Amino acid sequence: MARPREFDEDSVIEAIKDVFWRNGYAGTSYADLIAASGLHKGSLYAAFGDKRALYLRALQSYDAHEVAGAVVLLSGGDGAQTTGRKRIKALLNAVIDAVVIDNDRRGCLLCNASVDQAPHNKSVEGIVSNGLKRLQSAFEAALASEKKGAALKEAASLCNAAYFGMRVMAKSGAPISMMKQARNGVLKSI
Amino acid sequence: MARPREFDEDSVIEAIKDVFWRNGYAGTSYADLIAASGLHKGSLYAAFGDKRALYLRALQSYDAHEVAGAVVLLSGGDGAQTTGRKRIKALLNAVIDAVVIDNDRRGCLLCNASVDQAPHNKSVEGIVSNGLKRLQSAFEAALASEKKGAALKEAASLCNAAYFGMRVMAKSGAPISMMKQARNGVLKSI
DNA sequence: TATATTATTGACCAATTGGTCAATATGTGA
DNA sequence: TCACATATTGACCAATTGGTCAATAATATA
Repeated sequence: MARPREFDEDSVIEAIKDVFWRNGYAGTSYADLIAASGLHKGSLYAAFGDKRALYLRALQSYDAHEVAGAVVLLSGGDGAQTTGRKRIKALLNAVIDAVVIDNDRRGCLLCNASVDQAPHNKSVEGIVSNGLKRLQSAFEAALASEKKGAALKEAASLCNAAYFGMRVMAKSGAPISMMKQARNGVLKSI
Repeated sequence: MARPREFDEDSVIEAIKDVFWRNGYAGTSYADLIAASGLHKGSLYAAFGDKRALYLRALQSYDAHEVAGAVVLLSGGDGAQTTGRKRIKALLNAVIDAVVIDNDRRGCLLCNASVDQAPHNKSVEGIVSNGLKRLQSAFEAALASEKKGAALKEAASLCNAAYFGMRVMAKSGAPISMMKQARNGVLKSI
């Protein structure tokens, strides 16, 4: 017994996530969010709250889709019969392909948020460090058949750091050759 | 035959660099820069120009001091008689120590600028990708006695990516153990 | 069909933004 | 000492910022 929403909540969050992904928190104005969502200011506020709340929603969406997707890819949860090494290779190739094929230099929103907002906001830090830990576990899962104990953890953290570093390279305008070398370096070291 | 400056240009740029380092470009207001520099608005403008120009100056200063320092450390230009491996270890330890000892979560300004401004500003992209290349060369110099050709480039790019990744971890609130594992992973792989 | 309940709209707000500028101060060289 | 060139100061500006709210619209149920 009330007027129904005229928009789909998830698609609005998708559109808003994209803006924060490109421009960061402070680099995005409420006017940008209005333009991207197609909603009016009051509706956006009524539905989601203030800018910070929207940012958190966007980050949670990234966590639930993109990060979770990477975790599935790495840990073999998609049922594909491949080795952990090949799954890591696939993830790093996807990072390179985003730049080469799609000309997508947004990088990784988790990584962007680490740099941008994690030091200033506890909620962001929480989401980001949780995502980092899940990626870490996923790299460990991918490597578990080849390494154990400290060596496993070290290899997984190396992958994790290199993954983040490559995401930064993507945004920095680094040559593709450097990213490919980094990928090859990772694959040779594990 | 004119009134002399009452401030030291370099120390003003240092103070301003610190603000951008912590808060990023869009996260810093001119009021923040005024507070940090101790100058009045008009003086800041007369001496350095607009916000973008100040950001570029800060980034150049970071490049000339911090990046150049890391390059010297890595390539052994300080004359210290150590192996390349130990120099890489020293750099990665410094990244960890900044967090552990100084509680410094500013990360690397080059890395922050990659995420924050490189995709939006050609000058920033130029400085950042140049810095990245110099770090790459310095890692190569550190590893040159152990590896050659493609293997050398791959190991250096891996170090470079892991270095950036650890800088992101530092900002993200990742546990120190993860950063230490990443460092150990790098040192075992080279 | 009447009503309760929620959604939409966009005008409105105070505060802050980056940026300008004219008045004033100050040191240096002639 | 005095004029010139530059530095300092802070008032001022238009535009934008994030955010509020009252008026209006649209539905589901009774």
